[in-house]
Amino acid sequence: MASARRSYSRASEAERREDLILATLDCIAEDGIKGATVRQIAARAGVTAGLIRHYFTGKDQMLQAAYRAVMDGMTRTAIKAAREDEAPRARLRRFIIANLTPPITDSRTLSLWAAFISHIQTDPSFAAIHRENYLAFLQEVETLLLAFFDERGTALSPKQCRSFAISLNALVDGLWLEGTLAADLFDEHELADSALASVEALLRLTPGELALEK
Amino acid sequence: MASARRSYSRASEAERREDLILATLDCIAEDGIKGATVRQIAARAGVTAGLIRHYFTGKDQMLQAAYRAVMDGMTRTAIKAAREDEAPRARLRRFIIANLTPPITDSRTLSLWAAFISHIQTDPSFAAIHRENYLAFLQEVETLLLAFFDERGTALSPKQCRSFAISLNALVDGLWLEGTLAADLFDEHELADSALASVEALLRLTPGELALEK
DNA sequence: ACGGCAATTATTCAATCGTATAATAACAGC
DNA sequence: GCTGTTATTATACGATTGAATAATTGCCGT
Repeated sequence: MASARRSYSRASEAERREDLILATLDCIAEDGIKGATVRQIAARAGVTAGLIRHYFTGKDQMLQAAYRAVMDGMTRTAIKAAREDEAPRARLRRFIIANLTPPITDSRTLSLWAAFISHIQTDPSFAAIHRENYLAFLQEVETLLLAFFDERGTALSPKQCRSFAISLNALVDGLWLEGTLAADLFDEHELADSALASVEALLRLTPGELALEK
Repeated sequence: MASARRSYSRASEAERREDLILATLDCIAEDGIKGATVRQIAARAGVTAGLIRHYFTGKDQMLQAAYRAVMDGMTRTAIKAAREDEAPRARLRRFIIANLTPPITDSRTLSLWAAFISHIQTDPSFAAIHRENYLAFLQEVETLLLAFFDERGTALSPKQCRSFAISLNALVDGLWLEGTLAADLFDEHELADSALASVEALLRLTPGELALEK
């Protein structure tokens, strides 16, 4: 009896790791964290379960890599949207809008974010990843704010800049969370428009100063 | 061989259900959702595992009851803080402060909230519970805002009231989330003070109009 | 073309999960 | 005090989990 084994093809380490992480995210998005079993992930990636432990120390480490991938993707999408413009005002506006329109306001993205958020409390590794991304996001907001107020000719102390950044970040996060959780309650552009108006108020700008085209 | 069984005492249905729910929350707060197994919960409640299915259809239904208990607790704590005062301005202020001080800004509360949030995407029952609480919270904010602007003598259209409520809620939620996740980054009263100043800006009030004692 | 390294598969294992069922002990009503 | 009801325990079951080990197959260097 000759045993019939699956035929397979070898892949580079980077390629396999990415495949496995992508499969992990697919599983989580579909069934939540409970759907992310080594077997289901492997099946989705087109490999067998044992291979996971060849590329990762264990399932936990792979989940951490997946979390990192999700947060990096979100942060980078928003930052890239801001960087595409030259004028500080437009950059700030685009940054806010990007955080409240797809692909960031997206059911799948929220599912992934939500699945990982609870691990922050339990696992220090996840806490570190969160902290890292939160501070990076805050730093980006501060940079955008400094440039904007500089262009506007308004003085902005570092302390107030940081305070603004924290509030702005909280507002955007909150709108993103509730807006995506209850997507059916909001129109297409309602979230982004609401955010722009709110940020104008938050920064004590004149109405329309940020949102309206000049 | 006479079998020696545990001695036990009977309890009323309401009592047992509450014990089981409290035990569930303890388990979740300690080990996350993965620590909430029927055996661990039963052990913590001082009963055996089988009893859970005598009071609940299954583990899922008990988790839903536990989620409802957490959200009710949070909402009620905030609302009660607001209702203790008579003056609309003080009520609004107290409501905001209550949402950004213990026991709402509390590591345990956040753990519980986070553990459940991911279920909203997967399980419609959890989505319904979330929706219910979100709308109740929003309604409370609108009521507080209407009273406040009425006292102030400022006109406030229903549309703008709702818009304010959504933004205010998002801001408070975001500050609560990040502030509790990274509690070590913020001072004792920094969060609440920051929220009050931000809400003043959000509502286009004069600085100190909400926060300062008269 | 071929030998050897290691990427991948196949299989097994012990642990733990939620649930179902039957035995039993506590308590209420009489 | 006895009896019936049922809350509670005890035990068992099948499924599933993450991990460990051994077998094998693809592929690169020569």
